[in-house]
Amino acid sequence: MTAAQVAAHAGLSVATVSLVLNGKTDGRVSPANIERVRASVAELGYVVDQGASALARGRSDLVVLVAPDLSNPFFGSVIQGIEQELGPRFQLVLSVTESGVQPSASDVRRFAGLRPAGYLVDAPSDAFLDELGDDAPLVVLDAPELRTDVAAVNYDMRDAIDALAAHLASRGHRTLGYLDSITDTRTFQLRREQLTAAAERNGMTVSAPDAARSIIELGAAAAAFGAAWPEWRADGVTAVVCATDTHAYGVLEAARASGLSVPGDVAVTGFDDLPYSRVTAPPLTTVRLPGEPLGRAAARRLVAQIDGGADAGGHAAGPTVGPPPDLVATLIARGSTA
Amino acid sequence: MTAAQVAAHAGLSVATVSLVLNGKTDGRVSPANIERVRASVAELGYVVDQGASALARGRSDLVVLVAPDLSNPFFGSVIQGIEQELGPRFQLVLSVTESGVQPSASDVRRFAGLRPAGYLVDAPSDAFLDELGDDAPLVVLDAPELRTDVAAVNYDMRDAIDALAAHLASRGHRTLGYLDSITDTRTFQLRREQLTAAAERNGMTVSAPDAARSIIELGAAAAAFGAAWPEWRADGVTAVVCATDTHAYGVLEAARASGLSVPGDVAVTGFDDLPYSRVTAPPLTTVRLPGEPLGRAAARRLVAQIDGGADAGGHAAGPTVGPPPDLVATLIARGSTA
DNA sequence: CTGAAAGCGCTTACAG
DNA sequence: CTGAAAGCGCTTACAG
Repeated sequence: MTAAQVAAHAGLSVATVSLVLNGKTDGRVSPANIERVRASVAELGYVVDQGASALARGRSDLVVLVAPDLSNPFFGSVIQGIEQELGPRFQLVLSVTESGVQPSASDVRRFAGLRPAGYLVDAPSDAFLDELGDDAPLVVLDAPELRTDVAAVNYDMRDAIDALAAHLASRGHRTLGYLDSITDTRTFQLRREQLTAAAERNGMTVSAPDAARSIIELGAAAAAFGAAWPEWRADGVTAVVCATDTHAYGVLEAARASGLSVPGDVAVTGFDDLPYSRVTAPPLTTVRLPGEPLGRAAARRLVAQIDGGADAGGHAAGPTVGPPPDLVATLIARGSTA
Repeated sequence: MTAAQVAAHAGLSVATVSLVLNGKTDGRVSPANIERVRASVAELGYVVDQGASALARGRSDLVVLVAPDLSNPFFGSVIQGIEQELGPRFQLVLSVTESGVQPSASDVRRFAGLRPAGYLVDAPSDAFLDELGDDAPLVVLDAPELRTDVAAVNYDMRDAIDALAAHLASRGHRTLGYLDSITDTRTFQLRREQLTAAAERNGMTVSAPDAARSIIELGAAAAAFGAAWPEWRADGVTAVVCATDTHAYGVLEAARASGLSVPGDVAVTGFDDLPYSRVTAPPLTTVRLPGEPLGRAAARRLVAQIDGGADAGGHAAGPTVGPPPDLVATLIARGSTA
């Protein structure tokens, strides 16, 4: 089934069929013919060949999502938000890499061949963005303080982290451990830095901040905590702040395995507020990072960039268009710090 | 950057460039020219335009994954398995729908326009497969007892469900509740049917089997349990078997909210064995359904079908190629039924 | 072994 | 408002 067949069926030209299907009918196609094309399309069940369309236009309707770590269930809700906003016009192509590994240059190349309408990239490194180049519109997610020439949608975690530190201080904690992600991206650096600063403001210290890190996986986090705990305990650590909820789950598991009570022997907190954090033993105190709004905001910004050209996005954006406000993170206090 | 530019750079024709890039050089391109093309491709950073390639071949390298419920974190590992097996040759396109909703005919249409290399469809209905038609190679995941003309990768849950029933009977349970998924697909019907049958063999009954169901979401499951519990309790239910771990988490939350102790007042079990089930309060007894192997097996089978033509897959498969053995589910007993 | 050329199915100036 | 035609960048018989 091709546009030529539709045209023949409707008694019109392929040009007219194409104009109707692309909504470029204003002053170019008569109402009667618009209707005729629509009827033929419906009757024949015609669908535009995306490859041919992309070839002719120089752009496809594919949006590439580069996520370093789909195993982090946080992405489930981000993706839902993206799909909601993208709607039927664009198709999401997934680039998943190993846990926490940044995609390589050759990964990037493959996607360029798709002539994507745009890229959505979670927590990229500067190097990765350099490789991606100016190929297509781009919005980055959760990449705070990245180069200013790229549109970004971020979280404002400062108040929530302050609240977390105050919360822990009020519970009598004086020395904290920090279980970091192994991914070396700015969002994780910021979480640690802001926590460290907030801890100091609240009369607490963070013990050996670089000691413990793991990929975003429960078992790996449990092992990392197990390795760090002897030193932390010697240092007087009574609370462990984790870079993600998944890390915190690992700590919960390791703590139980070694007979530590939470929060009695050690308090535990995370970042994300995955749904599971309501049912862990004990329920997890965490900084909520709403995933779906992040996905929606990023997708909305990308579509604006695709439709509006350069000045709708971050690329050489004039002063007329400011960045969207960051999404506000909030502290959710539960039993793991009770 | 086009094949023509590569050809010019290498002093050869675009035909030769294409043959080299598609590995069709046997007896068609001299070793020296193969090398020359490779060098030019590398030097110029050339990537084949996928749209043009798909147009010329009539097929793209896109594999469409239709998953009714990406919010189920079970899919994270399935997707990882798929990506592992698909490798760099194919790109995964995501079709996500609302929780538990089957994709519509118009969703299907859109994908046909991509001229996909194949489809991977999780737990489809017969109606959906009819709409999909014979468009491209197809493998379905977790769709037991579906029409036999389609290649499927399934779980063998029978022994695990028997073990689950025996486990519950040995703990003294006599009446079970069943919290079902709202998705009306065969895999969920089977879970309930097999559990019901196994319960009877072990001297137990399942109370009001159709009473309780929800989408695969913690809060919805908690509400469904809350609604069903009064009747179940009156019926003497002491254990609730859930269609997924996520449903079980909802029961755990609802139970805590209403002051029920688990497993003291009510035992709870799930299906999936998500990593979180190790850290819930209490840890969850569940039937483990390994997601990554499911994704890998399905992708492997799809690639075989794409490469081998009709007789490598389920389409009109001769007796020479049997279906792969089902992936075996196993019972994981934990504290929620202790 | 090599290259000229047809053809894949669109989109978009362009002429009318 | 309408249609003929060029052109997008590949792949693949085909002739040599």
